[in-house]
Amino acid sequence: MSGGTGNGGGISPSGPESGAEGPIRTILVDDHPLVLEGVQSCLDGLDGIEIVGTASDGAEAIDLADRLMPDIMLVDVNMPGMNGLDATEILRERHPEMKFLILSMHDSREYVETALEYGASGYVLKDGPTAEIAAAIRAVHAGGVYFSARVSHYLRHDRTRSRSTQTLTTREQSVLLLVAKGRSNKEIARELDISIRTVETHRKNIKRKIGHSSTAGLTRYAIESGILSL
Amino acid sequence: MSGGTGNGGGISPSGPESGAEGPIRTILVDDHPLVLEGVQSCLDGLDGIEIVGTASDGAEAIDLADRLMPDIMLVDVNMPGMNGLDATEILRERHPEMKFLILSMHDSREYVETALEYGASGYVLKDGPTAEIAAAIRAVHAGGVYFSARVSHYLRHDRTRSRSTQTLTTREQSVLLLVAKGRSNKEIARELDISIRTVETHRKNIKRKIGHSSTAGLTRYAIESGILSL
DNA sequence: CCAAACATACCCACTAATGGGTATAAGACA
DNA sequence: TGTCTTATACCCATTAGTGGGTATGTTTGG
Repeated sequence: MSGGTGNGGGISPSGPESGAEGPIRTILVDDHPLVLEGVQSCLDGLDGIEIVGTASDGAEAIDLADRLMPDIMLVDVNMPGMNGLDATEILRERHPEMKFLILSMHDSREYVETALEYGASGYVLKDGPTAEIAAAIRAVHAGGVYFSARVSHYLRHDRTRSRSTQTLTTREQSVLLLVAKGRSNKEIARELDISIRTVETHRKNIKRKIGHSSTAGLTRYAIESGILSL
Repeated sequence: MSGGTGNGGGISPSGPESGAEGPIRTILVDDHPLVLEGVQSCLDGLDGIEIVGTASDGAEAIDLADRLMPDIMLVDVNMPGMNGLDATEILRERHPEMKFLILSMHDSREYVETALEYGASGYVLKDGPTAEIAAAIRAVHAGGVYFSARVSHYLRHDRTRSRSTQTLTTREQSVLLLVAKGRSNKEIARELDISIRTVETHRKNIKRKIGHSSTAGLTRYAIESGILSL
C-alpha cells in the first residue's frame, strides 16, 4: 500500500503546502514502548518531520503538548489512565491549530467514528506500511485528512452525525473488549479501577444498545464489530 | 520492570550459558511493520543478539528459518495466512534445537497455554518494556524459559499436556455451539433433552480439552474453529 | 475379558451474572 | 435554566455458572 495523496489508500485532498518553513513537529502518544520505538525509527531522518516528544498516556500527552506546542499529535486510543481521544478533545479545544492523527490497531467503524467525533483529522492503522505514517502526518499538516484504506469506506456516512444510540461510548467499548477477552466483571472492575457495580451498569447499557446481554452475544458482537480481533 | 532472570518479571531458571561463541541469531516474525521496526530498533547495537531476518507470516517464517537456521524465532501469533503457532510447531519438529519465543499483545491464559502446547519456550507481551525482549531472547537461548510477569501466573498447569486430547466429541461440539449462540445451560439441557448436570459436565470436559472455561473463551474458540460462523 | 471413550448424571460449596430498578455528578448545548 | 449524555455507583432478588469431585451404562477394539 503505497499510501499517500489520492492513491486509493488514504483520503487526502490536495491542498496548498501550508507552513512549510520548518519540520512538522510531532508528538507521539502510545503506551506500547515497541510502537513508540517503531514509529520513531520510521520517522528518524525523514525530511520535514521532527519528533519532539513522546508520552504514554493522555495526561502526559496534554502536559507535553501544552509545553511543546507541536503541529501534530499522533495518538493511540486505548491507554491506561486518560485515553487518547479524551486527550485529543481537550487539546483540540485549547489549541485549535493543533492537528490530531489517531494511530490504532482497531479497524472497526465504531473506533473510526468515535475518533472523528473527538476531532481527529486522521486515522492510521498500526498494521499498515510504515511509510503511511509519514504520509498521514504530511497530509494532515497540509490541512487535509488521512484515513488508512481499510477504514476509509466508513466515511461514506454523514460525518456530522451525532452519536447515535447504537454507538457504544469509549468506556462501553473498553468494557466490552474485556468481557470478550473472558474477564469476569470483578476483573474488569479491577483493571479499569471502577466498582463492579459500574461494570454491571455498563453491561446493561451495552445490552440496551446492541440487544445482547449474554457473554456469548457480547463476545460475538465484539468480534463482528472489530473491537476484538481473533 | 527490569525483566530478566529471577527478577519477579520473567520466569527464567538460571542455567549454563550455552553456545556463547557468537551473537544469538534471531528471526523476527510479525505482520505489523511498526512492530518489526520497533523490535529491530531495540535490538540494534545490542551485544550478543543479531537479527538475521524478518518475516510477516508463518509460511515466510518457515522458508527463512529453513535457510538461515537461527537460534531464536521471535514470533507473533495472529498473522494472515499461516499463523505463528503453526509455523512454530512445524519448525520445532524440523529443527529441535531452534527456540521459539512468542511476542504477543494477548495476555489471556488461553493464548499462553496454547503457545506452550505448540512448543514455545517463552511468551513476551508487546506492551512491556522494550528491554524485556532482549532479556527473553537471552534467557531462552540459555536454555531457560521466559514469560512476561502478567502471564507468568498461568504456568501452574502441567505443561506436558498433549494436544491429542484437544479433539471435541460430537456431543461436546453440540454443546459448544449452543453456548456460543448464547444459550444458558438450562436452555441447552432442554434443547438436547439432557440434564443440566450433563451440560455442566460437558463444559468441564470442553474446558479440559481446549483450556477455556469462560463463555467468552468458548465463544471465541467456537468461531475460530469454525463450529460457529459469524 | 478388559480398557478406553463417550454420554449421562449426580453432590457440594461457592462465586458470578442478570434483570428490575434508583441515584448523583459533570459536561455540553440550546 | 433545563435537558441530554456519560460515567459512576448502589439496592434487591434471583438465576446461572464453576470447580472440586464421584458414578454408571454402553459401545468398541484389542
